[in-house]
Amino acid sequence: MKSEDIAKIAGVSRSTVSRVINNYSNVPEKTREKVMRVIKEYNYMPNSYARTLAGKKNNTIGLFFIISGDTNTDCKIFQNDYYTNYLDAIVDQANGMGYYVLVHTVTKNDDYDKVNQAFIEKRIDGGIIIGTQDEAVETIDLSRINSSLVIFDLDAEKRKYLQEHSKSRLCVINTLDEKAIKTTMQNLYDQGHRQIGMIKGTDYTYSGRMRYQAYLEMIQLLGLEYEEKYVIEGMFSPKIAYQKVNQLALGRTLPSAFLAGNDYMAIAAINALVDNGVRVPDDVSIIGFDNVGLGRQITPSLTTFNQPYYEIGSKAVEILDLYIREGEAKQSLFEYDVQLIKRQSTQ
Amino acid sequence: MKSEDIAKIAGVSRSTVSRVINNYSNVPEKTREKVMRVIKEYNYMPNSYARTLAGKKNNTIGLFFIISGDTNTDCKIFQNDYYTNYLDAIVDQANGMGYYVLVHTVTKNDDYDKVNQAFIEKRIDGGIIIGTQDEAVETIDLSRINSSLVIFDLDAEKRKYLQEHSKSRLCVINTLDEKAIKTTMQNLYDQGHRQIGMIKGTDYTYSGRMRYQAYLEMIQLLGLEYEEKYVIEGMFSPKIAYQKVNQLALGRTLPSAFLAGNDYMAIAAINALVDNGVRVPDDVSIIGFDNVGLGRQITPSLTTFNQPYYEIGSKAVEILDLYIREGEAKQSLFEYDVQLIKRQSTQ
DNA sequence: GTGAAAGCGCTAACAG
DNA sequence: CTGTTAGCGCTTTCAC
Repeated sequence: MKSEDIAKIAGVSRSTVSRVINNYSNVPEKTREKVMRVIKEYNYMPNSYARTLAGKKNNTIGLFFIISGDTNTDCKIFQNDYYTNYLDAIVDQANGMGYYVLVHTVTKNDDYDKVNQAFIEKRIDGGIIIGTQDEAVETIDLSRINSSLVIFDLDAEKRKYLQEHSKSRLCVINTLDEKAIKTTMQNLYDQGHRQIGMIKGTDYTYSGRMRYQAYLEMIQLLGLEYEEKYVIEGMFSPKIAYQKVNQLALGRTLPSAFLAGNDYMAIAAINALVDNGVRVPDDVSIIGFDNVGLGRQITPSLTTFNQPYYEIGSKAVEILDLYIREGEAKQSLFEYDVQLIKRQSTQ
Repeated sequence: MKSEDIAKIAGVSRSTVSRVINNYSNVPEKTREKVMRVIKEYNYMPNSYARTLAGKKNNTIGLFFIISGDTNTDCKIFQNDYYTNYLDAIVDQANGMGYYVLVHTVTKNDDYDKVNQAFIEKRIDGGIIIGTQDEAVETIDLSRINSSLVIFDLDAEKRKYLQEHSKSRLCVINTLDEKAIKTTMQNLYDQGHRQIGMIKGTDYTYSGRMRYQAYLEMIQLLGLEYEEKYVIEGMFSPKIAYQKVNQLALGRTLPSAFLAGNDYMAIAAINALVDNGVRVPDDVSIIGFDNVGLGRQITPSLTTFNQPYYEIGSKAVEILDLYIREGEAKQSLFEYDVQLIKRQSTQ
């Protein structure tokens, strides 16, 4: 069933059918009704590929989750609440606005090709990139893409570079982790903590770097000693975090508090400590990042920073929609506060 | 950049470029190389819409999660491990086989239109439907769709109806819950349990009905008394399950074991019991369904049935791929055993 | 082996 | 208001 068939049956031309489908004003109510009746009767829907080829938007956005370079080997991206919180928000918002969502995961370097391809083949009107690794910007060669883009977690330097060198409408959404970490460390200090350690993420993401930087700066600002043994390279991996914290705990030299680069490492740290008879929070306080569901369920429950997931996800889609429809980048950077959720793992 | 440009630069015709792109054999190595060089240099990729319109597959499958009719109001579909386990498996497998995945959620009746549309507009080569509610079969009017379909959790009657009335290649994948429940109830009986209750899901899904049916049959087979007060309408909702189990626990008349229609209800039941000073498993044993991650983390950890998520998800994509490429349905029904994971919530 | 030409189903500019 | 016509970028006969 194609528009020509509908046209024939309704006794009009293809153009008129097209006009009805696209809700053009210059078609009289009577004709519109006549055509609509036939469309309804035959359950006709225009072929999306023909429409797009003829110049329409395709109402599809790409949602790319990058986890390449990470140590997560088992491809279980969506067991991670950080990703699924955004997935929920974005799919919900996008579907609500009439967009289809192409979900793609990048777990190894070759996968970047497919992301690139999705844009160049014009499969999508625009894309959202989550879990941005530094390599992504270059490997996908985002500067070459001419589309609409929302990127989560990108530093100012790369953002400016892209905004200057790319033909794309580009928006970056970041969270203000630095501010949150500094305030929180000040609080820890005020409550008597003098040895604050950090379980780091990787340096391949902006937030990974930024969280560590904020930590370093605050250590200095508070006049505390930087203790290398209390800075643990957790690589955003719970397994690695467990091992290293376990090792440290065996030696019985522990800081009075740990900041972790994300919740899953923080939870692993709690487990490692408890397994060694260290009490949390009595001996060591733990603070995570991202507010994953599990943190609420464990004992002691995890103090952490919550991101406004739904708000950010919705905003991303709204911005993308604006870019797609208007073809113009109104604003290029959004920053959101994260909020400390105080639970049992700190004192 | 389009194929004509490439052709011009390489000094050949569009047809030849097309032949190179599609790996046709009747083009000499020299020409192929020449064209490929230009393609590489300009990073050309054929417009997917033009290709599809000209008769090629579009290498996109639809993945539809249905949750409509459920009591989950907050649209957080992907906080449910049942869905994300399949999402992980399917996206991973599909991406690995070169497919893009259109993820769509159905949370209210209107959303079905979009599912329908995705097929009729030919946006996808085929689709997988997860969380199948009975209404879906009729509302989407799957019998009218001419595509390739894999449907999870569909009863024999609807399957046969669709296979007879639809032009689609259709495959149904189910789990053999009945068998698992019966074996497990026999075990409970052997261990002395005489009052076994059930926290039901809804009757709108095949597995919801089947799990309850298996329970009923086994009650009879074991010569136990059917006790209405021990059959709780949990509707797959943790909140409702909590409320109702809580109410029952207040009355202090409890069965010695509860089977639950899924893990989240089982966990809610444990919480309700514990909150009332009932010991799990000493006073009441609890068995869940689906093996969600949280069940392993809580205390007492949850005894449950595990589905072979990755295996099923991969199979779904493989079948779909076969249908799409071969255009022929080789097999129409797959059934998988679920496996009891014995943990602390039973004795 | 390769190019010319038709056609996939739709939109849009142009007449009328 | 509405039909005719010319593309959109690709694949695929069909000649040569």
